[in-house]
Amino acid sequence: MSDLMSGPLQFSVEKVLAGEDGLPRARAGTLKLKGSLGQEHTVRTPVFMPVGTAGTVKGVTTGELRDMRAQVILGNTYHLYLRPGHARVERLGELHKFMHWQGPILTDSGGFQVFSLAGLNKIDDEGVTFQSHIDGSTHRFTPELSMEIQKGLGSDMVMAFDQCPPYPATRDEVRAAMRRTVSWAERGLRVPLKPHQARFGIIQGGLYEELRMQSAQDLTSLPFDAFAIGGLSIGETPELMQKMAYFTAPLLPQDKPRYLMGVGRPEDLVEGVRAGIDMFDCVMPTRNARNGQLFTSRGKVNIKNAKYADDAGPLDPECPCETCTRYSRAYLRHLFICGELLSARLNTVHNLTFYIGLMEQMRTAILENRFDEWAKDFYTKSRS
RNA sequence: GGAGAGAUACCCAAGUGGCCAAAGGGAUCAGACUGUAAAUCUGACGGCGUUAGCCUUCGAAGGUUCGAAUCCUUCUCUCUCCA
Repeated sequence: MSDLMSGPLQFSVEKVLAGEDGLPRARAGTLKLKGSLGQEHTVRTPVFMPVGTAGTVKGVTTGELRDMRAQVILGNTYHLYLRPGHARVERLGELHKFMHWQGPILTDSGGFQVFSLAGLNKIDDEGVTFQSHIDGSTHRFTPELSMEIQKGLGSDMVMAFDQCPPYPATRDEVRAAMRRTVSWAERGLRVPLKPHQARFGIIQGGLYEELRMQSAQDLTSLPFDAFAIGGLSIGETPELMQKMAYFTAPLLPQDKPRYLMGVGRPEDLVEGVRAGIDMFDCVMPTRNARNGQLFTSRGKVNIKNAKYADDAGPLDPECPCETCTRYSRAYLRHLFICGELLSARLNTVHNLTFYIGLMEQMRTAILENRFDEWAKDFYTKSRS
């Protein structure tokens, strides 16, 4: 059966639940990827994908990622192009071998850096000229080059090179970025990739519903393997973000994966799944871990708070991770306060374990047709 | 015994007549972080008050002055060098 895979990506929906609006919403699925070495990857959705910008999920090894059942990790075109260079990564056996990760890799296109490093960029229809944040040297990205870089990296899922307008932005600005994103998507599609590489189109349109509709219509008419919702969680309120994700998800094909880029907090993941999203990524669990903010089944814990100095209990009594089963809150606080490197590692292991566990719980709840009940329980416990 | 330097807030440390409740750093306390320029950033940090403001504070005591962390006198303590 797997031998019959024609394209690089196959997605099958195992279960869909109707939302309050009667539309098909929360769903559990299976995503199969061809894999670069002849091995097939299976990804169970909904899934959270840890971010590994520079070819590493900061603070943890790929062995630890495997142990916490991470299924997919991200890499970044912009960062890996600047350092160590995609050609070098390719020579060294592509990103999987380079970073010793056997599972699927999704690479972002560099489009987000066009937005987040805006002060260093000049955008035109052809592409983006930017200065390296590392040494100030000038470079130019086009949709074609972004594809070439991702091809060299050998990732399994390749993101279209998009333009993510800032927030707030006027309707005209967002419309222009949206149109450019479609044109860039078309150009990217003309660049051949490796046979195992699946392509994701990115919906833009900011917080304007008619632009989201237009963007979805334009992009879903193109031969992408999956679709992402971009341009959210860039400064708008979480409520607006959730609302727009809820609006946009049903505009995407039922039979292809939906990826909400850059999201988010645990509650954003719950609401994203409720909206019908299959894939998420976010720096929050890893970055916040390094900054001492930990996510638990009972809500957020700022481990540096003085109230944990004598707390001999586990960080999250419900969590099976190394951090929670072996160490006390008092010890974790001590490590953080001392700036010990182990603090970052243990905190990252926990936060990612929590995020991944959250997704697994949601998947099970969907398959067992009790997602709403589960979500209610999640919110109740988070506030305790 | 002689000569010199110094004592500033929890710690280190600027400040040498008014713009000083007193720079800066650390520590401490709290918050933020959403396709990673982030092991980062922000705020609080003598007391009371929401604000205006009031009170207490630059080793101690006294003095000069409209006004003193800052000038003078004495005292206490610390450090360095010489015997």
